[in-house]
Order: sequence, then C-alpha cells, then structure tokens
Amino acid sequence: MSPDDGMSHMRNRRADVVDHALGVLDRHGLPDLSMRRIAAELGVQPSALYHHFASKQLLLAALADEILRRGTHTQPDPDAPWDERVRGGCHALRDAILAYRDAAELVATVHAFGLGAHEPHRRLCDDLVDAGFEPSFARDAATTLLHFVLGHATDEQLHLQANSVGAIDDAPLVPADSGRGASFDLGLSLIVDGIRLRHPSASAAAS
Amino acid sequence: MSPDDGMSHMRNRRADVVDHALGVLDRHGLPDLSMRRIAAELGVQPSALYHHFASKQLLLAALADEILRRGTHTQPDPDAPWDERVRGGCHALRDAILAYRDAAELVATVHAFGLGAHEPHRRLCDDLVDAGFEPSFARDAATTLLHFVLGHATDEQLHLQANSVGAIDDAPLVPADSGRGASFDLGLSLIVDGIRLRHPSASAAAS
DNA sequence: ACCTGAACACCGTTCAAGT
DNA sequence: ACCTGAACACCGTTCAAGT
Repeated sequence: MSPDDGMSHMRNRRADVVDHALGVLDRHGLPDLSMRRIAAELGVQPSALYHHFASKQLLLAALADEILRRGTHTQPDPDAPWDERVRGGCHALRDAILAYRDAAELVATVHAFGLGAHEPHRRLCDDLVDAGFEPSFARDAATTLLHFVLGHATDEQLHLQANSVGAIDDAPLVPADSGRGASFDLGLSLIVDGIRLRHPSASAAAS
Repeated sequence: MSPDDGMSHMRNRRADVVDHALGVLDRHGLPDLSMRRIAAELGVQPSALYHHFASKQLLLAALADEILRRGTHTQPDPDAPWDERVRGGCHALRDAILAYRDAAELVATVHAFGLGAHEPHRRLCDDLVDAGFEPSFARDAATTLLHFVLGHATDEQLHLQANSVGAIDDAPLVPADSGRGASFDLGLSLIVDGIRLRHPSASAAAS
C-alpha cells in the first residue's frame, strides 16, 4: 500500500519497525517483546532500532498509539445522546485493545508513563463537555472510565493467557463469550449512571 | 520484635527477605527492584533468594500482600451503612498503596498475574453481599471499584515520580494535596452512586 | 538515512556443592 | 535449613565506524 513497498529490502522506516513489532507482540506476547528480538526478526542489529526510537519505552508508546489508532478510527454518531456516545467510545477502546495480545498491559504501561495514548481520554472528555458537564468534572469522569476499561481488559487478557498456558479453565459456568462482555457492560453502566446523576439536567443528586 | 531478632546475622528467613525487599522498593523504586539487588543489599548471593521464593513473581506477590496487610488491618465499623463501609475500604486500600513507592504498579501487576492480593476484592465483595446485593453483582461491582483504585493510585504515583525526576510540575493550579484526593473521591462517588441505583431498595432504576 | 560490530553493565534462574 | 560459586541464556543502551 505504501509508495515504495516491496522495493527496499534492507532498510526499514519507522512505520516498518512499528508494524513488525506489533507482529512480534501478537505472536509472542509482551514479555518476549525485546529490542533484541524485534531486531532479530527484522533481520537487523539491535542497535539499528535506536535510529528510529530513542528508547524501548518510546517504541512501546508508538505501538500503543498505533493499536488505538487502528481500532478507533470510526467517528461516533454526533446525534446520539451523550451516554450512548460515551458507552460506544469505551466499547471501541476495549475492542481495539482486545485485538492485540497483551495490548491492555501495554497501553496501561504507556499511559502510566505519560508518553502517549491520550487520545481516548481526550475523546471521552470532549463528549462529556459537549453534553454540558464542567470540563474539570469531565476530565475526572473520563479518567475513571479509562481506568475501568484498561483494568477490565487487562484482567481479561491475563485470563486468556493463563488458560492458553494450560491452567484450568477458570469458571466456564457461563457461555464464555457472553460472560466477560456482560461484566464489562455492567461495570460501564455503574460509572455512566454515576455520571448521569451529575448531569446539569438531573432532578436530584446524592451526597 | 520477632523471637530471635538480632541473634542470627547471616541466615535470613522469608519474612526478613520480604522486609528488606520492601525497603529496597521504597528507596529505589520498582524498576530497580531486582533479585540481584535485593540479594546484594541483604549480603547474600542472588541464588540464595530462591530458597525462599520459587520465582521473582512470587516474591513480588508476597510484597504486595504484605503492603496490603500492613495498611488494611483495621476493621471498619460494622454498624455503618454499606456505602460508607465500601468508601472506607477503598480509601484504606488507596492509603496502603500510597504508603510505598511504586506500590500501585506492583499490586496491579501481582493482581494481573492472579498470584495474590485478592483480599481487598473479597472484603469489598462481602460488604456488598451483606448490604443485600446479589453475589454475582457484588463481584463485578467490587472489580470495578478495584480497577478504579489501582488505576488512580498508579497515575498518582507516576506523577510523583515524574515530578521528582525533575520534569515540570504538571498543573499545580490546585493546592496539590487536596487536588488528587478530590478527584479520587469524585471517581469513587460515581461508582458508588451507580451501585446504589442497583440496590434492592432503590425506588427507580435506569436502563 | 540507516546500519554494523563490539562493548558495557546489567538481568532471572538453575544446580551442584557446601555447612 | 540456608547459603556459595559458577554458569546459562538473556536484557537495554551506547558509540565509533561504515555505506
């Protein structure tokens, strides 16, 4: 798809490194995502990567941004009510993260280091401000939503890994595909309902 | 305080290792908490640690459990209403975590690996079940609360570290000690209010 | 602009052997 | 019961030098 694809076979550009690193992540998981392994599978010396990224942390930040970019490029319906937009944004973020192995831990780490992955927070914030909430409240509410989405996705991907390693399959009392999604929806509803109580148009507020 | 304290000067027991490792964590941070460094500061070979812990992950799990144990040994008032008990439990958990450098990331990691640190979830769960909620709902609600507390504490400790490293001091538009606490209380209230809407005694429920 | 080759200062873990 | 000594198979990062 890119202009000079297939012509250069030795030299890589930044985007090539990101793309290959994402493959390594999805095939081998975050613990095996080392600079040396990315370089080896890319047919290059480890030191070559430092031409494109000043550190491993910055490479991880680029991976997180790319994962989120690939999964959240669809614009939500601007005519939908704010709570539907917020719920949709959280679901899109979750889906983007679940599309890559160990992406939840990766995004959480990058987010914790403050290097990137701010786009989801900004979008949730904007939706809440557009809905009439105070900006400072919108920031805190968006942060709470993000903590929930990242935490839930992290738990989910860990259990996937634990089961694939060969441990007992947890508690499959539930069809296994509807179970996790239901608990995600429930937690999300708790927070969205709490936000709704603070809406300027809310009739009554709790302590 | 312990029976043979001060008598043995070469051989360590499990609790000694945990105690010393907590010191290393608090003085040097999680990135520098290596088996080799713990061993060195303890005056012992790295391999000696494997007599007490089968792996680094299990040592980290013991550290997390100890941090939580030290910070949450006070029983909440059993006569208080459920929401006060839940809020108190979340605050105690947060205080326990903020007492040690990088403890949020440590506890989150251990929790993600499923090796320990289940006590806080169990307590929140019990409080909610005692309050009359369905056990399955109580589990999901407790999980949502835990994700929030851990996520918020992780953000907070990262910003502490970022500021101590020498970066610009973020956004000190607020007295800096009341600011973070207020955003924690707000996020916590969002979730608790969402839970309250699901209480059996609630008059009306949202979608 | 992108890469090599070699080095530096580390890791977690295992294992035979000691006391 | 607890530790040593030595090894194995790795890390991230730097830097002069090449093309």
